Amino acid sequence: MIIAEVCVNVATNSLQKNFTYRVPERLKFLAAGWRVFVPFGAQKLDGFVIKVREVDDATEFDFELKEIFDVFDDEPWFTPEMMSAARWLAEFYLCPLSLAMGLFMPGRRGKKISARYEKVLTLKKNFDEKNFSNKPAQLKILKFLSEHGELSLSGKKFSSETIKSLVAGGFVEVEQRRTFRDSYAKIKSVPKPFELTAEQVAAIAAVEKFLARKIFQGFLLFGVTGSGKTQVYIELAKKTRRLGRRVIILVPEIALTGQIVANFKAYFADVAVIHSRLSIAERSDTFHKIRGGEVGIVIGARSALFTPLENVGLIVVDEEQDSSYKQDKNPPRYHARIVAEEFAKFHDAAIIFGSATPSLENFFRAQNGELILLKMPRRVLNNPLPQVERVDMRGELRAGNKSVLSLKLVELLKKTLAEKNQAILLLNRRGWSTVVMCRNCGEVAKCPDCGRTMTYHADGRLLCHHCEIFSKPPEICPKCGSRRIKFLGTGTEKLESALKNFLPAAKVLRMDRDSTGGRFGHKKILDAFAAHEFDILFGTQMVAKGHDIGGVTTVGVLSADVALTFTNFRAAENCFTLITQAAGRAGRADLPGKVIVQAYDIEAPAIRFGCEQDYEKFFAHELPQRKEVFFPPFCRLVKLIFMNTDEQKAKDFAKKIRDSFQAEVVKKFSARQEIFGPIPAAVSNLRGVHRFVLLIKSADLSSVKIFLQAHGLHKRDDVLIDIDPLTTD
DNA sequence: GGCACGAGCCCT
DNA sequence: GGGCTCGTGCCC
Repeated sequence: MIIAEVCVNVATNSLQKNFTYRVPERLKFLAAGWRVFVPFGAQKLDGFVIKVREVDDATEFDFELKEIFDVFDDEPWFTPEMMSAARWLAEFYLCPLSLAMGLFMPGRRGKKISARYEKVLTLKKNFDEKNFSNKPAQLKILKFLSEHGELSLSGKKFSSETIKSLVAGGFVEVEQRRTFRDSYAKIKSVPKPFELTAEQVAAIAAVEKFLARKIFQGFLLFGVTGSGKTQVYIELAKKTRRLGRRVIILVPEIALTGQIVANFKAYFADVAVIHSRLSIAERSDTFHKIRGGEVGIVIGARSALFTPLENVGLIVVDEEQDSSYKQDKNPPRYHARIVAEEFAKFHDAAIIFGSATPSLENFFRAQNGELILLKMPRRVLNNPLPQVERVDMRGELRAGNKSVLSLKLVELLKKTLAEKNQAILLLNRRGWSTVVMCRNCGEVAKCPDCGRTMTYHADGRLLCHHCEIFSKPPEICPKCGSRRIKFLGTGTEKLESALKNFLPAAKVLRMDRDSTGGRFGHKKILDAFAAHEFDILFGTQMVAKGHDIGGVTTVGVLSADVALTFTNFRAAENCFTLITQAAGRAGRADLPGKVIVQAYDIEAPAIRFGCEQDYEKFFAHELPQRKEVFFPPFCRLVKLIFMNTDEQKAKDFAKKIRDSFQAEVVKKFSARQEIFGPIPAAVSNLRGVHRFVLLIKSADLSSVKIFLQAHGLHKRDDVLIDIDPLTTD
């Protein structure tokens, strides 16, 4: 009798074990990696076969074996590599295996995808044109086939009779061939002429040595904006492919895939794209194509790590400091930077972290020699870095300018437009007003679900940017009944109206989450701007990320210190990065760039160093501070959130765990470890569930995980575990 | 997660 | 007794 161990796809932490089923005769081909449907209690669920084995009889089980219903796909979904990668993920992030394996699937559980096929004709024997003189349609097909070898019938209007007679005559054969949906198929490009800089050559040579030896090694490619990092990736991808190995290129956001895909398609024919905004069917098709070995280069957002790509020789994590690499909302709350490095180890591959503003963690590791540091401090063609000027907005206020735009910036924009150049403005807040407040009692409009501040939008909605819940702004204060409701703070929508006011002739284009609907929303906006259909592109941080637009000479960073107001140990780093990245958009071609950075506290180090675009100075300033307060890179963080409808119960359980941690870990292990809390979480009440945070800082992550497992916290659905969290509350 | 099952409660 | 809600344990 054949039995299978199945990991059932139930979304709970409490069930971290496999279930055993009998394999019916008709499914005896089953092996590890197949997705299957199984009976589970009164339910029918999907799951994955972990192991198949032969047993003599069923008596070794003290329960009644049930039979697997059916298979999910027509081929095994998981390769052995995917399964061991999932096992590592589940163990590292303390989540059930089913969730880790869920990362490697294109859609929600339980959803079956139908493959799409086309009919392809091939020529089977020679033909005599004379015999087809009165059969023009048949002759047309035969002629095409003798010239091209094969003919796809999809989208062609040949009658079925035509095809039938050709088949009957033995001239052609019809084959069903699987087709692949590919929304990037239209993107094509040709190589642009370039000459590698000495620094690019050196960086390529340094990585190449390790590629050839097929051993794991991490690199930090620290290159200023415009230093040509993408070309380095391309040259190394070429070398990797020549060695017969494959390549993964990660970018932080889906919006950035289009540009890098275009760059790669100039050199490679076997590029595939994976990210979460593709349809499930398209992702499913792409997986099939990858599994068939037809893909050499996978490009995408963080989910592009989880494909059946085999024999990987190079992984690139571009803009590695970007927080989008962290999956924050659902478990497993993984960081693609960490996972990519682990996968590179599995594959004996090289991994390159690329950035103009590296994460403190990775620059620290590069200094320690853990990563090999590759510096590219100059722009290609020796283009100069832009000049940056700071504007003190307190001074503007004193001078009577209440607008978001300083007089200096307005002047610069006017000059830019007069010279027929383009400008980018960054304001990292969506909507019209960022706060709706009662002037009488100070009550602020909060989301009824999560309690976070809601934003007023120009369409009249009061919107929660986290839950997407909306309502109408109150006319009278719900707390004190006053009618003095004020709309405060400036978002991108209000900026739009300010721009139209100050620069009525300018053609302006807004780019934020609200204006970039649809799969190619970003691309449409960037293409229109690149074609100079607009003078000013303005919006949230997405305007600052990695686009290469020639005509931009001017960049304005409005409210540069917004990032500094967050109580986050990374606030200074984020602020510095945002300014440097935004400034880097200016003057990339032979036009010198000008940047204005507006802030209330222009002396804050993050702003000062950001304006100097001097990462190393910022690093030298920030690192000792991190050491002083014992934060990464000097420790790892683990955030625990305790949830209960009963506030006291949530708090009490958190306290109990904190005390156990003190006794069992802090006092027993030599590595420095600290635990804080419980404090109410940033979202202290989510739909009636109270939430308390414990924050662990540890120089020895493994001892923390042993503790969490010993207390069974990973098996509870009322405790959320976040390893390397982005925020501490 | 979700479903069955049993306890507890209300109804007339 | 029937119908409803809610907490609990189990699912190969």
